[in-house]
Amino acid sequence: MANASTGKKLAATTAEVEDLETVVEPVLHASIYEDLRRRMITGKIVPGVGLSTRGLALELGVSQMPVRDALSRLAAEGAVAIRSKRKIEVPPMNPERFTDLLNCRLLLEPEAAVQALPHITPAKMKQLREIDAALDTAMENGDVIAYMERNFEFHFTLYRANNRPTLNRLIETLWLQFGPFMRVVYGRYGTANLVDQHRVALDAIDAGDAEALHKAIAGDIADGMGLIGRTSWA
Amino acid sequence: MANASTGKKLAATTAEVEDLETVVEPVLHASIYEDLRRRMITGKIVPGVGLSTRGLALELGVSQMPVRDALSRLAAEGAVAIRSKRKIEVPPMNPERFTDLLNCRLLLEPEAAVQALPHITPAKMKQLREIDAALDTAMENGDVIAYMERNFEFHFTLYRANNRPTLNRLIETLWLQFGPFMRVVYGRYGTANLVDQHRVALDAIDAGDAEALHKAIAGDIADGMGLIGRTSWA
DNA sequence: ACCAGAAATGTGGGATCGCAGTTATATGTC
DNA sequence: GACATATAACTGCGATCCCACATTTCTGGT
Repeated sequence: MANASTGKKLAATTAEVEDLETVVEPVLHASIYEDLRRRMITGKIVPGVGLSTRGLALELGVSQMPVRDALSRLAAEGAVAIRSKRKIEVPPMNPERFTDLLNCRLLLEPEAAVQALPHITPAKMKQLREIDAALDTAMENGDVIAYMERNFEFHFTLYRANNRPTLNRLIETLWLQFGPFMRVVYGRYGTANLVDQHRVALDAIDAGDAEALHKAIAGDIADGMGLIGRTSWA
Repeated sequence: MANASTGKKLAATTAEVEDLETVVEPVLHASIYEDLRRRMITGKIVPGVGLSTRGLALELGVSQMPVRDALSRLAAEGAVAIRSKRKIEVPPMNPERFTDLLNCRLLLEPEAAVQALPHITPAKMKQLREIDAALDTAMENGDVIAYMERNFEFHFTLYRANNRPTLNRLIETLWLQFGPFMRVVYGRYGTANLVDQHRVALDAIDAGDAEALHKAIAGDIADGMGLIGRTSWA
């Protein structure tokens, strides 16, 4: 399958968790969707590059049909766009869209975290700490891809503890649009000088302090905002 | 074209407004997407009914391909779901999803309105008053469809004055999931006993009072919440 | 060497067909 | 008539083919 080559599996997206007991039949276009989705969130796909249904189909060893389906879904989420007919690409970032996205994140994610707070079990807490440790390692190694994967994993294992699938889904679409660009930013400035706001968040969870958690997540997101000032919008 | 039969055109969705000057070529699957989207937001499609690509294709006089594309996009936005394989349907509402959706609306829409506040021109204001008048007429006549159309129009001509396409897009996907169900609720209880929170919002805009506007929009949404208590979740 | 204009290549979108599976209907058995 | 079974109709998914168009490459005239 297409996912086989991408290594370790991400946690299931909210879209996948249905009624439970519903064994998900491996529908081709769905797995391609997940594959591309993961590539974008973790920054393996960079803005401005053109995607082609035939190219991806060839690369994945399928016909262009399931690829079209997957790209259709991504287009609906704003992750890809049809530019100047007969061209599909990841929309380039610009300052307006960046602040727009970031403000949406600031609106949704702290709330998602706070809503999750009452449902954080000790087991979940342990899991979060492990992810955070792996995240630190990635940061020290300057491994941008691994950093972005762990970062995604951290935020969403936290968020998904809440019972708000719709809210989490909205956040995912934001990350989908964010990922490709953040990859460029991190690739340019490295991950070494990022402060780890996750620790603060974990402490807030331990203390059961909703307000502190809200601030920690907002701070984590705002850090990304800080990078924008130093970026030249080529 | 498919849209031809649906009468008066809604304002363009945020997806359409691109770089300006980009004349959107009428791609078939896009017009079908807009058509279905409009049907859902205005409640012409009711939850639980099964959609079929072949059925819709026949109805619209096209092949099933563009319909598949359109449904793919809607599926990505959570507006339709693939239940028990080989069945596409509008997902039925339940109390959890309802409150989830409503809380998301409470998070996003007041903010969208406040952000729009500085950009409301007198012309826009006039437009909003006209829509509100039409909305009142629809309410008095008990015309549920017209009411939902005008309500959509009111909120989004307001929101779209802001420069936050991403934010507005998120709100649209919420309405997309909301519409079919609200239709059922309104159809059951009528629109006569709805209070018109829009007047309050318009006054707040006139006064330039962001906080009052925030509260008015939140109140408008919360009114929908009030309906949930009286609903039997068949 | 330069720059039209023409041919070739590649693109996304749509139509059509077939497959495997589900669901509804009809048939058979007691 | 009730129920189990077989059959028919219908479904979404994927593959393949074709088209109109955009873009690139080639070519010929100056």
